[in-house]
Amino acid sequence: MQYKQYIPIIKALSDETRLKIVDMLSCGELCACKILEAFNITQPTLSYHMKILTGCGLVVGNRDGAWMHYSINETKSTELTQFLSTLVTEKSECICNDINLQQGA
Amino acid sequence: MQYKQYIPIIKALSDETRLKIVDMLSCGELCACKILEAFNITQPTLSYHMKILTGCGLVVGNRDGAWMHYSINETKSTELTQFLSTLVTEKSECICNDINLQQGA
DNA sequence: CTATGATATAGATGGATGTCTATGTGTATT
DNA sequence: AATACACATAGACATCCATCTATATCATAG
Repeated sequence: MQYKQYIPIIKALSDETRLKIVDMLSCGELCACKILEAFNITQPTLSYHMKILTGCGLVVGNRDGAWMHYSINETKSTELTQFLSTLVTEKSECICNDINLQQGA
Repeated sequence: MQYKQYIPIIKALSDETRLKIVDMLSCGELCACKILEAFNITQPTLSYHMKILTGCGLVVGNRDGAWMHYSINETKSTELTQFLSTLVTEKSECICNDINLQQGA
């Protein structure tokens, strides 16, 4: 199992602005201008955040004329939550089974 | 609902080393020295990472004489995965219901 | 009580991150 | 085609982050 592939998504969600954007998008598709209204940031800053969210695959952008419509990539988001659940859940074998782990000091 | 309280946990998981540590701990309690063996980092660097993981509440440290035993805080980890699932799942109302979101441009 | 081993803290440092202003690109309206 | 609007890119900048070396703290063994 690969950790690295999830790092960019987790990193994307580790910023409060982007976490809020993802929540907003979970209510349905939104254009950039609508998202921008909800924050006290400049338009280029939002563009930067959207690039990170789409770059990791968690969010998809669709151009509609002059507007960009953003929505959540359900496949990716499900993949992430399942990965984290598995990772964090008590289990007998680590995902990183290449590392030798003997209990105790 | 508060976003801010989850940011430190998500940020803690956004680093590859720490993500691996959490996975290792999901197999059971480990002492710092055992965790250290699995990485090519110095002891102070591991100490720094453990401080971040315990600081956000995701990991608990228990001193046993000279050794520190670390384990996952199941309550926190469950809280996180549930938060993320809810956040990311398609829904009619955002968690951030203080923001007015009308569909369309 | 001294020496050794396990972990934490302090300080330094290079690189990443989030923000801004200024400007470019592309679409739609008139 | 000229203007206005939506969004992206470039460059600058302050701050944060992960890492190191050096040193401190604390517990255990002789």
